[in-house]
Amino acid sequence: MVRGKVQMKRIENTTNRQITFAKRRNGFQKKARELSVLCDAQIAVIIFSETGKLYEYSSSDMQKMIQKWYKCAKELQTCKIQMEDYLKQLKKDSANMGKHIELIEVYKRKLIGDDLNPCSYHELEEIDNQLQKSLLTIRVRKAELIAEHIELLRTKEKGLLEENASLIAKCVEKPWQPSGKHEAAINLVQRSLVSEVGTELHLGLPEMRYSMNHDSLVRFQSGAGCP
Amino acid sequence: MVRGKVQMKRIENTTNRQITFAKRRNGFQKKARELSVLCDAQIAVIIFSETGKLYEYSSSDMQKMIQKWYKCAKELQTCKIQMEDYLKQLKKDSANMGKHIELIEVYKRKLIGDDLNPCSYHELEEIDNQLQKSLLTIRVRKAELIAEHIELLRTKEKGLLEENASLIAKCVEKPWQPSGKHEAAINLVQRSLVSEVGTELHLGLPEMRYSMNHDSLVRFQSGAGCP
DNA sequence: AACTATTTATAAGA
DNA sequence: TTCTTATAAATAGTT
Repeated sequence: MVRGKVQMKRIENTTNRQITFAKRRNGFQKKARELSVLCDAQIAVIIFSETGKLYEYSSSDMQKMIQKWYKCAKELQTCKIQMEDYLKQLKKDSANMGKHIELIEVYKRKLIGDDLNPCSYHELEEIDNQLQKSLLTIRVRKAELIAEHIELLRTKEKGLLEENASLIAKCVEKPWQPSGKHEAAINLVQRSLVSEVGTELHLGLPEMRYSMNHDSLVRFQSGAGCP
Repeated sequence: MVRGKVQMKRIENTTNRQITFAKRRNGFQKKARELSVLCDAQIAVIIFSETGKLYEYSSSDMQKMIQKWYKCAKELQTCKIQMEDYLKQLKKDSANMGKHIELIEVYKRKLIGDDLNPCSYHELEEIDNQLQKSLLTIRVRKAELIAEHIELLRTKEKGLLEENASLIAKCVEKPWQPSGKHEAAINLVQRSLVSEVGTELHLGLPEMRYSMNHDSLVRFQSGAGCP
């Protein structure tokens, strides 16, 4: 029996509290149903017990109720709109990128010479011109690189010549005989230089012939020490 | 005074319904508060009146309650996860596409002959080879197109020859003199054919020389009627 | 909005 | 647990 008014504060006794929770929860849900039916209203109730268990009631679909609530909560709607805009933007970007890739791919394929059948003669002519132009540019650049490399080799050669001269000068003061070890090292350097030059030249262009002056190398090699 | 039980159905009288709504709504909210306080529970209530007006109560932040509800509603969480996954995927795709575009662009630029400076000699050599290959493919295709066109022109020529022969046959029966109008028409056809062939050939390849047999045209032109 | 006869909800006991 | 019951609380209809 109810003795006096209930104190409007947390029920300390755990069992009582749980019992009351169950009873009032049922009563509450009944009230919700009644309110919904009698007054033609939509009602959603979410209850979490102190232990975190979910109890819910909704006169219609809970998710729809929540969405409707979000629509009414304007500051939150803004967030939602921003999210949607962002998504839309991403999708649009994605589609555009796809188109972009497609275009570039098609052009690339044409440049590579695949998929030429749908091209008109005029188009082929344009690609042909483009390729010729590209080839020209490429070869100019190749020539530049070769020239740079030659310059580098010349610098190296000059350095070696100077070193050679100074060695000769020293040998005049104190004659020197190369040991087997020295000769091997000299051969190694020489071979590496020759092969470097050779590689560059054999990659070169037919119209670009470069004949290197090997005198210094020959001198270095045949000198076999000092005169 | 309450006379008998209330029928658990919509109150038809609008005024009564609205009054009851207001009263029971207050009672309901009071119950919610009590349940929340007495039993240490979290409660959220969303009510939409029949006119769509929102009434809400929440023992704590409504949004947090809703988020908590979403976490508990597993099938909905799945939806959320899918959404997040989708977004992640979109972002990833976007990034990948960006990289893809960048790669293709760089390669395309190289094929076109822009931006060659960062290329090694070896790379230039590869592009050079690619361009040569492309050029070859393009020219093969061009040759094909030209051959097709020539075939077409030959067919046209044949048709004209036959027509010519039949006209001659007719003229033998009944001699015919071309009027100024006819001659103009004939000249027009002839010029157009010659210019068509000329255009194709001047676009053609140096190694592809095609000399057309103009006899029929000449005959058509110089025939000046029937023998 | 206030009243009140009644119903309804429910705390505590069985 | 569930049922019972005394009592508090809610509220329909009225003023």
